Amino acid sequence: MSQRCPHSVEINCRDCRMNALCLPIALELDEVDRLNDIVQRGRPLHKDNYVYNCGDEFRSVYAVRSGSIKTYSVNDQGVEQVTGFYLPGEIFGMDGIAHTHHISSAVALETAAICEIPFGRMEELSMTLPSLQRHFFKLMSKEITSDQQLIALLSKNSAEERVATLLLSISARNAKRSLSNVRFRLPMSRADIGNYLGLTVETVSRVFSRFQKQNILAVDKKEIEILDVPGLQQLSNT
Amino acid sequence: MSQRCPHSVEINCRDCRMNALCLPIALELDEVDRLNDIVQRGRPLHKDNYVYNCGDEFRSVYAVRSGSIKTYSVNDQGVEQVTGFYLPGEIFGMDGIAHTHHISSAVALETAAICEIPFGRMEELSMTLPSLQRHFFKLMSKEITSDQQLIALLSKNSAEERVATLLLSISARNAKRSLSNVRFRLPMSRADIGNYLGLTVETVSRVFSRFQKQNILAVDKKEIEILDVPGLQQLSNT
DNA sequence: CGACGCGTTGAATGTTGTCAAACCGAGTGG
DNA sequence: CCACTCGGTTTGACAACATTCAACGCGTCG
Repeated sequence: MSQRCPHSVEINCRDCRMNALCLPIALELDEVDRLNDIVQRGRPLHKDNYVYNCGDEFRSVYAVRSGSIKTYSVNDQGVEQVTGFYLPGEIFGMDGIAHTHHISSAVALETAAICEIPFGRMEELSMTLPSLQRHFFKLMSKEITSDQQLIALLSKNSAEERVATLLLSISARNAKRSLSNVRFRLPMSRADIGNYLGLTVETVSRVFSRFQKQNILAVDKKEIEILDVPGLQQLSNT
Repeated sequence: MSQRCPHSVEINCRDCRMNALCLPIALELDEVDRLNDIVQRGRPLHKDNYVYNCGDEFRSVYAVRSGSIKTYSVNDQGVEQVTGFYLPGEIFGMDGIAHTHHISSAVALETAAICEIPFGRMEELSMTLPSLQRHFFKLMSKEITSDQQLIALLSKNSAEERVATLLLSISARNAKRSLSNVRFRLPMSRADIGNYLGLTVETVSRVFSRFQKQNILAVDKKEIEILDVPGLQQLSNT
C-alpha cells in the first residue's frame, strides 16, 4: 500500500520514503500529520515543466519527492545563472519568501514529483509547532551556508576543483538517499553544470575528458562512475 | 537624550537611528519594546575584534549599530573566503542557525557597536509575534538572494564589473542610511575586496586605477568619490 | 632610522574563454 | 531504409583576461 511509484500523488509525509531527509525529520509523528495536512501534491512534472516562474506570485516553498529540479535567475541583461540543483528530499523556493513574487524560476530536469508547502499555512503551523519553526529556520540557514560554500568555490577554485566538488556533492547526496555514491546519472546538461559553476560548456567537457584520462571517472554521456573517490577528493581540494 | 555617540551602549531599539532599517522595521511600537528587552548591547568593538569566531557556540544573531563588520569562513586548506560586509542596520550571523557552532567568523573592520539578539529568545518571541517570525524569515530569505546575486556576479562577470557592482552596492546601502551615495570611505582593505570578489589584490588595485583614468572614480586610499554614477552603472553591467 | 603593512605598477605566465568544426544519437520525413 | 536535421557534446587553435612574481612607494610605528 505504501510502496507505490515514486511519482505517485497518493503518498503522505508519514509514509514518504524521503521523510528522513525532508521537513518531517524534525517532527513527532502527530506533528508530521499536521504538516501533511497542508502539503499539496500535484501530478508529476515532465522535463522542462516549471514549478514556478520568475515573476509568479510567491505562495509556497517546495520539496522534491522524486526526480530533480533546477533553479535559476535571470539578470537585467538576460543572462541566466543556475543557482541550484535539488534532489529528492530537498527543499527549494526559499528565496521567494522575502518578496511577494518569485525572483527565480524552478524547472524539472526530468520527470519529477513535487510537494508544495503553502508558506502562509506553514507559518501559521509554525506558531504552534516550535520544532517546525526551528527546523525551517535551520533549513534556510543551511541554504545560506551552501550558497556561501558555492561562493567560496567560485571565488577560489579552478575549473577542475569546481567540477570535482560538484560531483562529490551529488555523490554524497545520493548516498544520503541510499543510492550509490559512485555510480549515478547526472540529471543536468553540461551547459547547466557550466552555468552553475561559472564555466563554459567547453571547459566542463574538457575537465570530464581529463578526469577520464586520469582514470578518476568513467563517463558515458550523463552516466558517471567515480573510479577513484580519494583521487577525486584530492582534486576537489576542499 | 536620544542623541548620543552612535557607539553608545545606552540606546534602545525604539530610539535607535537604524530602526527604520533593522529588525524593528516590521514591528509595532509595543512589539519593538518586547524585542528591545531581549537585545543585548555590549561595549563597542575595536578594529580587528571578533564578534564571534569559527567554532564558537552559536547563541545569537547580530545587528550592526555603528561601524562595519566582515564575515568570513576558512576551508580545510586554511583558505579564507570573505562572505559579507555588514553596515549599520544590517543583520549577520544567520549562517550559524543550522549548526550548534559558528562555521564562520565575524570581525570588526573599524570601531563598531553591535546589538546581540539571542536566537533562542528571538524564537520564543516569534511564537507570539507573527510579524517578527515573518520578518525573520524574510531577513534570511534576503540573505539567500543576496548570496545568489554574489554567486551570479562571481560566475558571470569580469573584474571591472565585480568591483563596480560592489561600489554601487555600498553606495546604495549608504543612501538608505541617509549618507552620501557618491562620497564614502571603504571600511575594508583591498585584500578584503579582492577576497570577497574572487580577485587578487593586484587586480582590484588595477581596476581602481583604470576607473580613475576614465574619470569614473576619484580614489584617495579608502576614500571614494563616484564621479560618474551612470558610467559606473554601465560598467557594472548588472 | 628601519621594519612593516598596505597599496600600486610592470612584465611574464597560464588558465579559461572564444570561435570554429566535427561528432553522436535521436527523431523525422522522404 | 536512408538522408536529414537538431540538440547536446567534444576537440582544437587562438586570444584574452586575470594571476603570479617582483619591485617600489608611502605612511605608521616601534
